[in-house]
Amino acid sequence: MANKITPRAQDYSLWYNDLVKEAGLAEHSSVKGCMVIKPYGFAIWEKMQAELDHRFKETGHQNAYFPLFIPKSFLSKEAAHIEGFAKECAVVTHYRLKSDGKGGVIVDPDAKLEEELIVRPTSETIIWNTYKNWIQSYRDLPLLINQWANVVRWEMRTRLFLRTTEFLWQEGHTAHATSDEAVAETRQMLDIYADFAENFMAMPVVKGTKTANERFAGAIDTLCIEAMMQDGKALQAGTSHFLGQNFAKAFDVKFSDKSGNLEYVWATSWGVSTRLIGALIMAHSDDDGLVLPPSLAPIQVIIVPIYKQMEELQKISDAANVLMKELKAQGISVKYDDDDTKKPGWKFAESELKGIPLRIAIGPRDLENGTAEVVMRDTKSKQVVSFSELHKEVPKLLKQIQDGIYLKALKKREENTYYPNNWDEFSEIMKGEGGFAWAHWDGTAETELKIKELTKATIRCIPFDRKEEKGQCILTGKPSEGRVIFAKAY
RNA sequence: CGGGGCAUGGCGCAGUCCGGUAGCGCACCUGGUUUGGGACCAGGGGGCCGCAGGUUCGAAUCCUGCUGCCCCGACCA
Repeated sequence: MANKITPRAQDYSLWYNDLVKEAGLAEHSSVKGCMVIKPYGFAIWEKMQAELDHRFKETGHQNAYFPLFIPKSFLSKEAAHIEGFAKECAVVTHYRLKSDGKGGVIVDPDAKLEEELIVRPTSETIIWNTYKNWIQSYRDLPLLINQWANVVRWEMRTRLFLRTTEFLWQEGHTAHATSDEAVAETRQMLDIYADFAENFMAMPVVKGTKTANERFAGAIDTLCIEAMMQDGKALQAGTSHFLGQNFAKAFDVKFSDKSGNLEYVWATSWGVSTRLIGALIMAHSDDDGLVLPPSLAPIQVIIVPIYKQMEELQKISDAANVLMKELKAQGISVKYDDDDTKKPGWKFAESELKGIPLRIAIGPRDLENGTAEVVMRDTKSKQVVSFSELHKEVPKLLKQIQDGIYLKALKKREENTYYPNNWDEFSEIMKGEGGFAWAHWDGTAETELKIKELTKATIRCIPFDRKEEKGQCILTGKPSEGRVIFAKAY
């Protein structure tokens, strides 16, 4: 089999790039740092969107859309926020081009904007500027809005899906009458992300709180879900922020409570991005191609006919059509690949590359025996199933794959999770394959930065479910109340 | 912002050192044989060699300048 994909063991990072390209998920555009998301990759994103959007609506959120451009002055209203984003903003300074007289165009110096516009790196400022007009009374609260949008962050170093200059995401922005309610919203949305990651992406995650160093610019508290990739590195898969009254104060958003007192509102924001596609790839895929969870696979089942004469193909097609009808009736997406210009072997390899969970081959032997060959993408296991059982067997096998890849990822994470008690143990872990190191930390930003400098590992989160446990910081030996998760991260 | 690499048919590359009719694989088109793990034969179409100058009888190749993208590091979701 001609493999176009670099094996993981040889070069993990090259494997990832090859996979994204060869599976047809995305490619580099001619714009530096920006990608073209191709139809197959976008189909996965659409499935993610559909599921998340459904969950947002179920919890009372509505979609809206805010401008791509943000007046420069808005960004500077919240001090921590501008501090965090200033270094990576694209700025629009002019609104017109003109001919350079040599067949090209130049920026027209006479068309300078009075106030420069920032291409949104996130939308808190424009949204809170708007919320000021939407919120007067406690009756206007809570305000629960989400938007699906693109944002731009001018990163120095980019990678397809994981970090691109422009990316797609959703950002929720909510306003509440009380702190407690906003805190509960922050946690609710994180739980939705975690549930989505585990049950749809089949990717186990740890829920926790970010340290001050890793916190969102302008937040009081940042919650996150962290997943472990196959190379042992951590990837932040979603964040949910409790913003306190920071943006309400910056944009003067007040409401009158029941007793007529004017109060600042309490805010949250939360988001996941196309980065999730990168996470999905690195969580499950192998050297032959993508491995997709059935719940996110654009095509869940592919049927490949094997035939010599056209009459044979006709008989197989008749059988395949019956099966397709039965599967589609159960909401299963199925493709019948009767393209005569490709051989079965080519189709097999291609379906593996694309991560199609189940492949059903029907040939002359099967017609005779009333069977089909069913192959599971994750384990490559083959079995012969009687034709009359297929419509019952397929959903079972899809479920089995969904559960199987989750458990495999969980096992991988457990095997690469350590509990070092001193610096030697800790640094040894970070020198090797990596993984999650649950370790004691003295709680200071200085220590965290020092550890990062020494090992490149950062604190991914302070996990919600950690035990109360007295210990000593692995670097300074100072007292600690519980372990935090260190890892090298994407 | 440093370090490296690349730019030649749709894609991947050779050719550049040593200047002399632009080539290979894949893909594509036509016909035939094939089809249970990336088929084969025959024929065919397609290229401002990244851009701009220069040297030369002659430049993909030598010289000068520019541009773009990718990879590796420091910042970040």
